[in-house]
Amino acid sequence: MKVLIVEDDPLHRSYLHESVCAALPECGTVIEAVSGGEGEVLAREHAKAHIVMDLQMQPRTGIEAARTIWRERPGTRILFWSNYADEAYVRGVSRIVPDGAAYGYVLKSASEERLKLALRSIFIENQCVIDREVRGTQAMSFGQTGGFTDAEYEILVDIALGLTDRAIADRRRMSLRSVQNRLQQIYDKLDVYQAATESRFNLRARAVTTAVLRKLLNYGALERAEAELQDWLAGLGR
Amino acid sequence: MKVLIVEDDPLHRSYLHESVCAALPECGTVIEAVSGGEGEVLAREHAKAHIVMDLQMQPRTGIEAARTIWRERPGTRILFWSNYADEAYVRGVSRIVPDGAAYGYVLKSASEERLKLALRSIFIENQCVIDREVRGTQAMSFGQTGGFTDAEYEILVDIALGLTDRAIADRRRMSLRSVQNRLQQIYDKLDVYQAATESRFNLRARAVTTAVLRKLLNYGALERAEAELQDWLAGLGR
DNA sequence: AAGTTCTTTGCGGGTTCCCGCAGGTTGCAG
DNA sequence: CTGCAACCTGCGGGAACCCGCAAAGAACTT
Repeated sequence: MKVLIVEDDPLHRSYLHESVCAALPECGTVIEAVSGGEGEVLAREHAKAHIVMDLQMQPRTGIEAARTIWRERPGTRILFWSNYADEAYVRGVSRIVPDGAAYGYVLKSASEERLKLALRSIFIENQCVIDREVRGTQAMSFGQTGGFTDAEYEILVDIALGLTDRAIADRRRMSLRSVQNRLQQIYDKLDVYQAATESRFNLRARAVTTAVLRKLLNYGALERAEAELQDWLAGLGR
Repeated sequence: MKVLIVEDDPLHRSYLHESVCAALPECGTVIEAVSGGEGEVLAREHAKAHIVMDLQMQPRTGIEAARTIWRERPGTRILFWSNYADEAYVRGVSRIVPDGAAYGYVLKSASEERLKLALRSIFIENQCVIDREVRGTQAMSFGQTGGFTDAEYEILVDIALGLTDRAIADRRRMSLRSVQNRLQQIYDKLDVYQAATESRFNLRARAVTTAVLRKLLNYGALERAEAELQDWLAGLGR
């Protein structure tokens, strides 16, 4: 068995290396990559390797790396190892995981014991392992309580990118008024009306910050969305 | 000599501990705090300790901790040890450093050698040490090239918070038109006009994302600004 | 003191946003 | 078929935004 570690922080990398060796004595080789890009290359070379992946890396994030890896080889087992359980990350991951693929999501704050258990569960038993806190935000996002539909989330990202209602309507193939309806739902769910009584707030801008503060959006999500937006804009010119 | 380490990641904490002991043999005691809040308490107890501080911590960030520590004891020497050189962080730090205080800013990606050197320079020689890359973003922000005035930055934060032009004018004690002038400068410096030819972008929202993508703003900065905003709002009600 | 430059403020207009209202779908249960 | 509910859509208006124009003030030079 081979394991590929993708992690930019050297301390965490060597910690992972040790944990993998300890948890999986049957593991012959451990390979290390220090960035998302290098991780993709090494994953291509070592086609049978299981992967442990950090999420926040510069410049190529773990989500992007995982997407291209899964595109080439959907069965790959990946354990994500991240600092945070932000909804933006969780959404980002569950958006790209192929049907039936085994993956895991463990927080860096978890005990070494839990990490080892997750390693064995995924790489040997081939079953999904999601940390409790991550499950929490996952449930939050699919449940009713302030949960966002995918459609709503899409629009939320669009206004975060700074698109006008008109542009969103064009992009998402809907009428102007429908976009605005969605916006009202979003404003509602984000509780933007509460302090807006004195008209101190610009609802649109306020919604974005509220989303950021609630960790629905973060830098990585914005970066990805911006890239997609640029693609779309380029496609329009043609 | 006493050194207080404030860092939430256990791996980085023990790495720091070792580095401090190695770089400063004259250091008798090393104390550890695992959060910003605990750091403040321990700094109060050990009044003569020098401090090594991580910036991004939850829930109380290093910047907040440093501010209260410096408020109580402005001469304290603090070495900030951070993952990133985002302008938002650099601005945050230089905003709170008291006149004449010795401090440092070293990236976690720096070599152990550089870290040790910084430790000795600050805690023994009492001189400031700022990493090269950090200096870079510092120069960027004070120089001409897309550099932001403090006044402009203030307004940028205000629109990021979702305030109305009117509300910003009230808060910053200026006329409506002046706020809008500032906004135009901001739009200009952020190059928001480039793709806005087709009126696809809402300048206000676009400016905020651009700022985030350029790392002028980040989660921590927004969080701090939001807290200040709530204070202001509360003060208004009275 | 007169001139130059920079900032601040007011006015007016065109545009976008925010949203209530009302009519048009689609789908599903009785 | 008839309700009912949930969605999408167009219209209209008030508010907020974006910004060109021009006058008034502040700071600094010569």
